[in-house]
Amino acid sequence: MLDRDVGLDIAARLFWERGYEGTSTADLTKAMGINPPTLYSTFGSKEELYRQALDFSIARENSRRSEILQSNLPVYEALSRYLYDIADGDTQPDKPRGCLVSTAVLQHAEENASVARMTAALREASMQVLKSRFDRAITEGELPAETDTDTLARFYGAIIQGMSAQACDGACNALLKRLIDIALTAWPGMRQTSTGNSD
Amino acid sequence: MLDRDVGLDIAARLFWERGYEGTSTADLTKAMGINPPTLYSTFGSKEELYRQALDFSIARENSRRSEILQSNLPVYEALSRYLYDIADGDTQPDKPRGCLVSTAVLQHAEENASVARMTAALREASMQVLKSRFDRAITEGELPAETDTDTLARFYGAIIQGMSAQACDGACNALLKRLIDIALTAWPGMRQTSTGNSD
DNA sequence: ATATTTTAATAGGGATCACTATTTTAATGG
DNA sequence: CCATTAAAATAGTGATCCCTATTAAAATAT
Repeated sequence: MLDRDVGLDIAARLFWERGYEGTSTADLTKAMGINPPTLYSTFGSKEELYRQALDFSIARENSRRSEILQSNLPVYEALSRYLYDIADGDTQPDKPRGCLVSTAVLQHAEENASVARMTAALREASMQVLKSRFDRAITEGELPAETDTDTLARFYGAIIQGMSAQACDGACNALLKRLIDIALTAWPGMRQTSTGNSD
Repeated sequence: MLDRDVGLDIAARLFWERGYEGTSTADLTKAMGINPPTLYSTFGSKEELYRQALDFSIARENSRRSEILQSNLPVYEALSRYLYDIADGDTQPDKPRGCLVSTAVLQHAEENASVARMTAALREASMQVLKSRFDRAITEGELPAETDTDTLARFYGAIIQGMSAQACDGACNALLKRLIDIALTAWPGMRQTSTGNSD
């Protein structure tokens, strides 16, 4: 039998490219070079394998991204680098496009509702991480105390999800970063409010 | 046999809720109250039915949304109302969550690549509509001539896709609109540029 | 070397996939 | 009323779905 982590890496990549519903257990066993019974004795089920593959992939990326976000950099700078890192992840040369989690299992068959709840929870958790960083920025005087950090986190979460969708559709790295640059102009206090019309 | 438009409406709703890969022809025939041969004689194939159902649904929404966007309102106001209308569409009480098109067929099995190309083309087209409206705003003096309207359109496209994803995950209408309000602060000339740090 | 346990491979189970050939029913025409 | 055409239903195509019972091979133990 193959190494467990190698198997999870192969599975994560297949799920990343084809989604949960678009990846069959036959695809998985073939790519791993194992027989079906080995998959089930090692990982339990397709859903359990998906769960483990997501955890495995997230754990690998989380250390770097968490370091970026929780560093001593000003929050605006940390957020910028965090988003840029995600844009890079969405457009790696020899990897599937987009993000494994951001746009996974949105529309789905009812039988896969529990899988959808899992990916939704992962997305919610990553937005809560953003919100926590923004809350810290308030205590450190980098953001006004009245800032709606929850909505602000969901706004950048939407950007992350939109980038993943557009990367799946073929968007290049530079485009995603231009898009981030616009999103960053929505940062509170970045600019002084005016009427909204330029004429 | 049932009315063709009624069938397309039923199909669109199923595809909306479950996605292309998550909806079976058995689901479709059962929901329409027809037999499999009727589905194939009327619509050709599952993929062709999907295509027709998307066209049907889009045509119905497009008249209203196009009217909002192409009205004589200031472009900022038109964009605001356009995005709010989409947020309403993402969170209708007795309809599936999110947008039928915005987050459809992103990750997919290779056998469904042509379906993914179709939905990607629809998303691209809707962003080009936004870009055209922004280009018009330049000619009418509402936006600086040097505005990168393409990226600006893709930025709001990302917001639309992010809203759809979050609506699928359960986000309420008010949250999506707060999110839009933040996205609108990124509108060019909305505020005067400053350093980026509030301290 | 034989017996026992562990591991891997084959083979297949029951269900569902998208899709059709065939039969049955219904409608139309003389 | 019967013949012919058109519509709808049944039934079933081979393929694939996720998952497992069973068999074959390999490793360990006596």
